[in-house]
Amino acid sequence: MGGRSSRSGVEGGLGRIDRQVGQVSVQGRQSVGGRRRLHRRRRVVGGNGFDEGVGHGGGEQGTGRGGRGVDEATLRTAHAGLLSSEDIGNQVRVAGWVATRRDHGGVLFVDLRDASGIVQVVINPEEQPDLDDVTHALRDEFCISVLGSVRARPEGTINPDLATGEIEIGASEITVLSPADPLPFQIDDRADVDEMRRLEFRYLDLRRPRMAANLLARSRALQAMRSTLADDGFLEVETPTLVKSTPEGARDFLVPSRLRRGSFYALPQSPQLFKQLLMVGGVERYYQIARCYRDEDFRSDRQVEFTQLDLEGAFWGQDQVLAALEPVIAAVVKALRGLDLETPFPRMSHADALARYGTDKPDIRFGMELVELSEVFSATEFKAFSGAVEAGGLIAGINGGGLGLSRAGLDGLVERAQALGAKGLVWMVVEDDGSLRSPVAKFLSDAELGGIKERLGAAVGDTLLIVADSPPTTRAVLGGLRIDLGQPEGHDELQFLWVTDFPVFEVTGEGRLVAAHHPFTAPVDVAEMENHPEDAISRAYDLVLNGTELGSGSERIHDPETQARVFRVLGISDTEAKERFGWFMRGLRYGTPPHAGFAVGIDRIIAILQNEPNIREVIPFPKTQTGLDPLTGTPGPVDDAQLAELGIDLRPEVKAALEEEAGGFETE
RNA sequence: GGGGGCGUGGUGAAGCCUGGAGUUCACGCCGGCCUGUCAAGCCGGAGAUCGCGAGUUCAAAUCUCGUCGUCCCCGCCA
Repeated sequence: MGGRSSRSGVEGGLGRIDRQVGQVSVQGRQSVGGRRRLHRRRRVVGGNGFDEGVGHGGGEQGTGRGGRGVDEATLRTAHAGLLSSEDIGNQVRVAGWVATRRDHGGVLFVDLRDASGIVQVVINPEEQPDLDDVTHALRDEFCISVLGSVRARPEGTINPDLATGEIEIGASEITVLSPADPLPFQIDDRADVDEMRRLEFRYLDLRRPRMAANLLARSRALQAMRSTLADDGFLEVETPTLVKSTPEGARDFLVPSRLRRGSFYALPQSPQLFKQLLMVGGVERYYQIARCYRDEDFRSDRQVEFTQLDLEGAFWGQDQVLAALEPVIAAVVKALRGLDLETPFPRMSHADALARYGTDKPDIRFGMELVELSEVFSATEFKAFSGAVEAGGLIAGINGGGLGLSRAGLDGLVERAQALGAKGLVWMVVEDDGSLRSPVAKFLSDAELGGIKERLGAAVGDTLLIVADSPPTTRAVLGGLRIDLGQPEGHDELQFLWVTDFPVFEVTGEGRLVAAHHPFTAPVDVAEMENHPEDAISRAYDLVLNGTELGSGSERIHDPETQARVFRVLGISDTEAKERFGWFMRGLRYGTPPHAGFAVGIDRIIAILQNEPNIREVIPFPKTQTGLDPLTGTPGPVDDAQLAELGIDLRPEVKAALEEEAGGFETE
C-alpha cells in the first residue's frame, strides 16, 4: 500500500499554513517615503512568521532594531509580500532574494522574495539605463535591496496567482547585498531532492515555500500552546538537560564530565522526574516545551532528539489533565488549520482499542474493524485454526473490502502479515456466486464459511483476511494490515482519540515485566497490581491522532510506599531502587500532592497538521536515519586532547576502525 | 539485529529485466538573441570515475557477490 504520501496539502489545503498566511492580517500602510519605522509595523503583523526574532533578551539591547548596528530602513522600508494596490505611488525599498529572473533582453523581471512573500520588480533600461550592469549579473538567490516605486501593473499583466499580483515595483536602484553561488538544487517545491542533499544545505532548503510554511506553522503552534497554558495559569519551568542516567527504557545519550572524570551526565529522555518534583515543590501547574533525547533507531515519526509539550498538575487526576490539554490541542489546530475542534475528544479503553483495531493507537477515520472468529471455528477440522485455539490463541479477521488484488497482490499481503509477526495469513475473496475463493476453503465446512461471511459482513468482491495466532500477534497483524489497506492518504480529516486504562505492565518476550508507561504511573489498585500484575490496569492514557500516538500521560504515584511496591513487582530491588531513584523517592516523602500530567510530541502533531509524512519536515535541522547531520558532519571524532581531559580512551577496535576510514567527514 | 526500495552530468528522472560506444528527457549552469513576463521564450554550449570494490564475460550503468550511503518497514523506542 501507499508509497509516500502526497504533498498536495502544501498547496491545496484549505487553512493549512502556507506562506501566504502572512498576508491575511495586513493592516499597516506604508506612509509616503516609507520612513515609518519597521518595528512598529512589525508589531501590527507580529506573529505572522517573519518577525526576525527581535528582542530575545540575552543581553542584546532592548527595543526593536534600535540596538542593532544597521538601521534596517537603509536596506528595507517595506515587506515584499505585504505590498498591495494601496501602496501605489509610494517609494519603497524592499530587500530579499531573487526567486526568479526573467530577462527579456530589454525589460527584466525579478521576483523578489522575503519572509512575507513575493513581489515583482521591473527593471526597464529605458527608465534606468545605468542599472544594466547590476541587473545583468543578477542570478537566482542573490540577496538584493531594491529602491523603486510601487505602481499598478499594466492592463492584462495582472497575475492572479500572486498575492501581490496587481502591482509591481519599478526599480530605480538595485544593490547586491550578497551574491549567491550556483545552487546545489532549486529553491522550489517541485523537485523531490535527495534528503541528504537537502540536509547538507538545509539553509537553502528552508527557503522553499513548503519548509518556510512548516517553520511558520511550528512557531504558531508553540505560541498557541504557550498562550493557552499561560492563560490557564500554568508556569513555564525549565528543567536540566544534563541529568542522571537511568538505564531503563530507551538508551541514554551520555555526556562525560571533565570535573568528575569517569562520571557521566545523561541527556534527559523526558523531564518526568523533575516535573514530579516541581509538584512536590508547590508549582501546581507546570509546562515546558522540552527537548528530549532517546538513543534509539529512527523512524519517520522518531528522531533521537525531539520536542515535547510537557505538563503536569497538582491535585489532578486524569479528567483534569485531559480537560487542560484539549483546549491546547484545539488552539494548535485552530492556529494551523483554522478549524474549530469539537471537544471533548472521544475516549476508548486500551482493551477496546486492541480488540476493535488491533492497536493501542487506532486510526478511527475508517472502519474495517477486527472481528473475533474463534467461535466460528470452535470445532474446526482445519489444523492451523484448531491448533491456535487449543493453544489459547485468537482467530480474528477483517474485511478489507473490494481490493481487487491479483494472486501476487494477495501473496504480498501474506508476506506483509509475516513481517508483522504472523505465521500465516488466510485470505478469502467473495466470488460473484457468493462462494469464497481461498487456498484453505477446501478445509473448511460450509457452516464455517457461512459464519465467516456473516461475521465479516462479506459482500461480493470483498477480500477477507483471517489470522489465527496468539491474541497479541493476531491483533498486531490484523491491526497492521488494516492500516495498510484502509488508512487514508494524508491528514485532511482529523480524528483525535483518548485511549485510557492502559495496563500497568507489559510482558516482554522473555516473560519479564516492564512498565507499560513508566514506573511512576499509579496503578488503579495496588494490591491487584501485586497479585495479578499482567492484568493490572493503570491510570495511564494516550492521545492518538489519525493512528499516530501523539503523547501519553498518567496519574503519578505520590506515595513512596506504593512507588517502592511497583519497583518490587518490576524486579527492581529496594537497594537498586534507592541507588537509582533514591533522590526522587526521598522527594515523595515530604507532602507530595496527588498529581498527574502528560507529554505531547510536538514534532508529530505539527507534521500531521501540516500533512507531512515525516517529522524531519517540521524540524529545522534534523538528522538522517543513522543519526548524522550532513550539514555539520555531526557526530564527528574529537581530539585526543579532549578525550584525555575527560579521562577517556577509545577501545582499541574502535580506534582502529576510526583510523581505517580516516579523512572522514570534512567541514571547512 | 533483520527485511525491502533507491544510488546515472549541479537537480529530478528514463535506460538495467533481455549485457554491445555515456544514450535520452526535463530543470539548472555558461554564452547569444529577445521590451510585459511571471516555472518567460528561442538558439548554441559545457558538464558524468553510472556510489565504491571485487567477480562473471570478448564486452558490465545493466548480471552476481560484497561494501558504503540514504529512505521505508520489523525489532527497539519505560
